[in-house]
Amino acid sequence: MNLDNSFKSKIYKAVKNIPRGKVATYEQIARLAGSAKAYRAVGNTLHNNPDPKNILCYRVVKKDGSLAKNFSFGGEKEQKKLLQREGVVFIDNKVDLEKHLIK
DNA sequence: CAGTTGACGGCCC
DNA sequence: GGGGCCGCCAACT
Repeated sequence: MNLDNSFKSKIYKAVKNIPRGKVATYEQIARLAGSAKAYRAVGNTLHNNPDPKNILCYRVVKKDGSLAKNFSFGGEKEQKKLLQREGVVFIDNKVDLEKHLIK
């Protein structure tokens, strides 16, 4: 469970808090984790991703809606396919933030 | 303990 | 429009 009170746990929990068919930016995750400017740590920590099967890190995108360059799942194309499978619309290899980005 | 890194973001050239 | 530099924070070595 959430015995570890580190930022990591907050980040993971925030990511898991993202509803299906929605995406969040690193800024959003960082904010949920406690600091909006901690997006750096979010990216670094999520790359450390200890449990990708439980942590839907592929729902986390950049502020432009574009995906990260190296994902634990296999790559941007894989992440893109997973998101599309959940109903997320992609435009020019980017997520339609207007429809799927969490407010 | 100090230095480096890193799935980023924003501003400058 | 594209590329590069700086800045923020936490984790890793």
